[in-house]
Parts: sequence; structure tokens; C-alpha cells
Amino acid sequence: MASPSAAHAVQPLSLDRLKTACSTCGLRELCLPVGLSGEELDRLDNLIYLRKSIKKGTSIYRAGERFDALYAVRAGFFKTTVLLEDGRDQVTGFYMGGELLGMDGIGTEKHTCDAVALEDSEVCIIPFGRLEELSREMHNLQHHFHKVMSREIVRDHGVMMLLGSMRAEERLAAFLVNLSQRFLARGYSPSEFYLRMTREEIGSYLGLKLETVSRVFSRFQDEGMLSVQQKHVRIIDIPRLRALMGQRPC
Amino acid sequence: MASPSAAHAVQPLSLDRLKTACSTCGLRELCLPVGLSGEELDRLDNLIYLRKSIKKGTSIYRAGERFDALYAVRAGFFKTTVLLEDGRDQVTGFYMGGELLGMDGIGTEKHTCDAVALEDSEVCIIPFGRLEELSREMHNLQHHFHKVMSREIVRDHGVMMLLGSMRAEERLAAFLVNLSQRFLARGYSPSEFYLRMTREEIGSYLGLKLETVSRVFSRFQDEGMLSVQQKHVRIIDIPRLRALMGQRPC
DNA sequence: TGCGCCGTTTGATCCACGTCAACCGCGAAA
DNA sequence: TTTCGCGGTTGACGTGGATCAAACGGCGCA
Repeated sequence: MASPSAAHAVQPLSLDRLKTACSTCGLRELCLPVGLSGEELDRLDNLIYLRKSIKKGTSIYRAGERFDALYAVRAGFFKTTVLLEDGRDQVTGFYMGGELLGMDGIGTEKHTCDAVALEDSEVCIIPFGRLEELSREMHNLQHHFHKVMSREIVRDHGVMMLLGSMRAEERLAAFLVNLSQRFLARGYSPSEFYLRMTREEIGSYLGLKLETVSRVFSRFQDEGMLSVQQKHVRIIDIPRLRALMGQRPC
Repeated sequence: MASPSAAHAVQPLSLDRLKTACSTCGLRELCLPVGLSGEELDRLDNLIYLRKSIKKGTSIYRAGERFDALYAVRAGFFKTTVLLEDGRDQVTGFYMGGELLGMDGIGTEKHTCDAVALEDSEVCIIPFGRLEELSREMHNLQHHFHKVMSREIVRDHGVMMLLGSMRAEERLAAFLVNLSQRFLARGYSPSEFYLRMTREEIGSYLGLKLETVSRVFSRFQDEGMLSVQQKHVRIIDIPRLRALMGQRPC
């Protein structure tokens, strides 16, 4: 249903444009526009007018490529991976609607990881130079962008904690609780969802082998904490899962 | 010895002030002022006029405390640690001269880790609100600050890689090579230095137990790659150490 | 409808690192 | 100078997760 203010927009192009805008995006409360006023939103809309479809298995950018934009996930699901010279690679993050990709590239002007779609997806392109420009004029935007970067750092510390001092069960529990919360924030069920990534990708992110991930899933299921079949997960006992992720080994 | 330009500054306060300024700080090429012109540097000096001494073992800030400033290490050495409810804690980083601490706090306005001095140290206080203000007016400062945050993210990805897919020897090699480079960038010897942290702190950072760290040090020494006694390290074969950190297990 | 592939599950075995314990050595305090 | 305590080293042993291997099952494609 078109909003009253859009009713007199007669050109299809204009309508398309409207659909692209942050101001009408369902994810604006999770994404870059958080805290912006109506007028400010309009200015951000002028900056973010390009979108791009990314087919499953293809990448937005790859390590080594020139950095010049950030990407906001509009729809779909992504992973980022870094790789060592010897071919080993590791998943460093999973990204869903409203989350920002590409901040790793600012420091060196080159991307340092690959951002790969785990399903057919769509991203909004945020030219970084213009974002800096605009955030020089818009206090709120500037501050919110700093918050987003800071949270990425805190998230990474959480993963370091997980990789450095948690056992396999605790890691998977933490992973599932985190996914659950993020689905909830996006209006999806926190207790029932489809995993977009393989066991191997989960393992890579958690510093485990796929067999271990599979075994821990089975153990959780045996203990009645959740049910899994393939990529479909239903969490039955979130409190127990949550308790597990901060518990001593013995 | 006072520099010629400071010779006619008669008030002790003024001299003190001069010593505090970024413009005369030996670390300015590594720290926040990177890329600033003379006039810009002066403006930054007006912002960063407070310093603080931190005794060994005490902290600049602790998790949960209100965030309102960043801290640049002027002298000394720090670790940051996060802790789980159950008491487990983990070192998330080591910081030396010219590096910025506290960016984790921006996102939630509360610090999320403790920043503890590993030796008597000194930090410059950078009030964050004023930094945002100034970086709205100064392009270069804004961009450099974004780069610093981005590099923190990339550094964390490196640690995640290390924790998630490297063996103990590779981890310690990577750690030593990293330290070596950072000492070099600060004009110290890249091949001979004193560790400011204990084996336990190294282990915590690398996801290993102190005994393992100790054993790997001994193994490296037996193989002639370095010599260690207590906290004194002399690296004999950097190339071999470097080769080790990107090698397959077998 | 049947075939083949890839992701997953499960079992048997191995090994890198953790755990537990003893001892050493340096530096601070008495 | 001796003592004490903490950080570090080293050894013996245990174990969580890796590795190797086999089989399953859902899905795309012929």
C-alpha cells in the first residue's frame, strides 16, 4: 500500500527509487539510519541509492580488492572469510539483514576478507567517501557509524573469548543463542530457524571440525535442548543453552 | 635538553604543556595525529591536554564503567581483558606506545573490558565527544580515526584466525613476529626485547595454557630459533619463525 | 523415476594440548 | 645474608576434539 505522501509520485522510476530508500526500509531501525530524523534520512537516501543483487555463492568483494564502499545487507545472508597463504581459511563472521559489511577495508583501502552470499541476497552500496562527508555534517550519523564499528570490535572480542577459552559445547551454544537473538531482533522466530551455513562453515567460525559440530548438535538433541534435522533448528530449551555458554568445564 | 624553539618559554607550566603536546610527541607518526598538518596538530593539541600515569597492575578503565574517552599509550605497556560471568577471563590485546585504547566502549557507552598496565605507564586522555566534534571539522583526522578503528577490526580477525586454525607453535610464532614488528616500528630492536607479560597472559591471549607456552618457548630455543630466559627474548631466526606461522600441520 | 553428489551423521582411533605435580631461580623483604 | 613467594620450567599422564573411514539421505538433474 502506497503511503499518502507517495500517492502523487507518478513515474515508475520514482516509485522504484522510493522502494530503495532507507526511509521506507523495514531494516532502518537496525541499520545505518538508526537515530536519524526525517530530514536526515532523506539526505542519507541521496547517498545510498544503489543496490546490488548477489547470487548464492558469489561475493560482494574479495580480499585484496580496492575498498571504496560499505555494504548494508538488505536481504539474505553472508559470511566473511579470511585466508592464510597456505590455503587454510576461516569464517570470521555471519551477516544478516541490517548489518554492515566491509569495515575491514577502511584501514588499508583494500578489503582483507571475502564477503560471500550464503543465499540469493541483496545489498545497499554505501560509498565510503560520501559517508564520511555526510557524517561530517550529521552528528547523529557520525556517532551511530562509530557505534557500529565499535560493536564490530566488541563482537570480535566475544568470538576471541569463545575461541580461546570455551569448550565445543559452549561454543555451539553461544553461536545458537547469538543467532536466535539476531533473528528475534528482525521479527523472526528466535526458537525455530533455518541455518544458511553448512556444518563446515559453522565449524570454521567456531574453530571446530564439521564432525565435532555435527556431534554436538546430536548431543544437544539427545539431551532435549533442541531438535535438528539438516539445516532446520528448533530450540526447545534456550535457558539451558544460555546457561551452558558461561559454565566451567567441571 | 630543551629544544631551541622552547628556549624562550619561561613558565614551567608552559614547558610542561609543550612536552604534553602531540606536536612534539615522538609517537605522533604512529598515533592519532598521523597525516595532520601543523595547524591541524595544534587543534588536536587543544583537545588532548590531559595525561595520566598508570601504575603497574592498575587499570585505566574497567568493564562496565562509563565510556567517555579514548586513551593513547604515551609510554608503557597494557593488556585488555574481558571476563565471563563464571570468572574465566581472557586477554584480548596488548597495547604499546602510540596505540589507542577504549574503542570497545563507543558502541554501548560502557567499557566492555579492563585495560591494565603491565608496567608503570602513561596515557593521553582523548575526550571522545570532542574528538567527534573535531573530526567533523577535520577531514584528515576523521579519516585517520576510521582507519585506526578498522585496523583494530582487522587485527582481531587475525587473532580469530590464529585461535581458530593454528597450532600452538604457529600461534606463538605469530605472536612473536607481531611483537617484533611493533617494536621495530617504534625504533626498538625487532630481535631482542623484554616481554612485559607473563606466560599466563601470553597463553590467555593465544588460547593456550602457560605450561604450553613455556614448552613451545623451550622447543624454539632447542631448535635454535631464539633464546629465552624469563622475560628476555632474542630472536635468532625471524624468517623461520615467520615461515612457521603460515604452515600446514603436516 | 532413478542416479549421483554433496552435506551430514556416526564410529573407531589418535594425538596435541591440558592437567597435575614437583622443582627451580630470581627478586623483594626481613 | 637468609627466607619467602611468585613466575617459570619440566615431566607424567589424561582427554577433548581431530582424523580417518564408512554409510546415509535429501536434492538436483537426466
